[in-house]
Amino acid sequence: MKLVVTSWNVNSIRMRLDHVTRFLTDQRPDVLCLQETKCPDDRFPSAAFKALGYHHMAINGQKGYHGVAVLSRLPFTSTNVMGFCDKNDSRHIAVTLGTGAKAAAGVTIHNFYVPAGGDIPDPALNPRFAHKLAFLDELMQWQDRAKPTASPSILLGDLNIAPYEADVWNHKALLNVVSHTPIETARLEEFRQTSGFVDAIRQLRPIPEKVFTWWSYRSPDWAAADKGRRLDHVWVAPALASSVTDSSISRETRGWERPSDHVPVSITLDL
DNA sequence: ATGTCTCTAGCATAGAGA
Repeated sequence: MKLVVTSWNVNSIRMRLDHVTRFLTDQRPDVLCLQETKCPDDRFPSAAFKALGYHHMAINGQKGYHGVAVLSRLPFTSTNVMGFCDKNDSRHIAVTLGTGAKAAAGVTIHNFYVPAGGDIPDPALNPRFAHKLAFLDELMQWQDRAKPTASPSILLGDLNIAPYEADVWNHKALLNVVSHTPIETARLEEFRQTSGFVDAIRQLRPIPEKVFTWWSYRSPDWAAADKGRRLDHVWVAPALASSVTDSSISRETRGWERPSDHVPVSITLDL
C-alpha cells in the first residue's frame, strides 16, 4: 500500500479552513499533520474534516498560540502528547496507526512545532531564542531516552530551522538570522544524526537543490523574489527510508488568496 | 530593513508573536 503523509503549518486552522479542505479534496493524503492551529480543542472544526473522510483526529490545541493536530483517514491505536521546557505549550502530538491501517499499522508519527525563537540570535539577550535552544536540548534527551527510531516512526513538522545552505535563499545573508544560525542548525543536525532519523525530503532532493517551504508575508513579490527557507521537515526512521518513493512541496498553496506563509510538505511511502 | 498576518482583550485599536 501507499501511505501519503503531509505536514502543514496553517497559521490558524479557522482562518485557513477553506485552504485545508481544498488541499484535502485535491490531494487526499492519508494523514495531514497541522501546526499553529491557534485553536482551543473545543473549537476545532472537526466536522468539516469528517465530512471529507478524515474520521480520525488527534488534537492538542490552546487558545491563541501554537497548537498541533493530526487528521487521518486511517485509524490510530494510540495518541500521545509530550510537554517541553516546563511549559504548557501545545507543540507536540504523536499517533500510532492501528491494524485498520493495514501495512502502515504500527507506524508512529510525531508532529512537532518547534519554538520560532524571536528575532535576536543570542540566548543571553533573547529568552525566546534560549527557549528554542532548550527545546532542542530536550529533543536530544527524548531521543536518548525513548529511542524513537527503534520502531517504524516518522518525525515531521515546523521545526523552524533551515539546516543546510541549500535550505535558504542566501546562506551568508541569513547566518545571523534566527532559523539559520550555526548554533541552531548544528543542534538540530546533531539531534537528527544521533537519533538516526533520515531527512526524507533531502533523500529525494539532494543538496545543492534549493528547497523551500516558507516565504515571509513581508515579501509582496514572494514568488518572483523567491526568498524562501526550508523550515518544515519530514524525517523517517532508517527502517522506513527505502520505502519513501516520492515527495511533494505544494508551493501553489502559497499563491492562494490569504494563504499561510508555510506550504504543505508530503512524502509517499510504499509499504 | 521591520514591509504582513493573526491572535487577544474588550469594543477601537494596540501589542505580541511569528
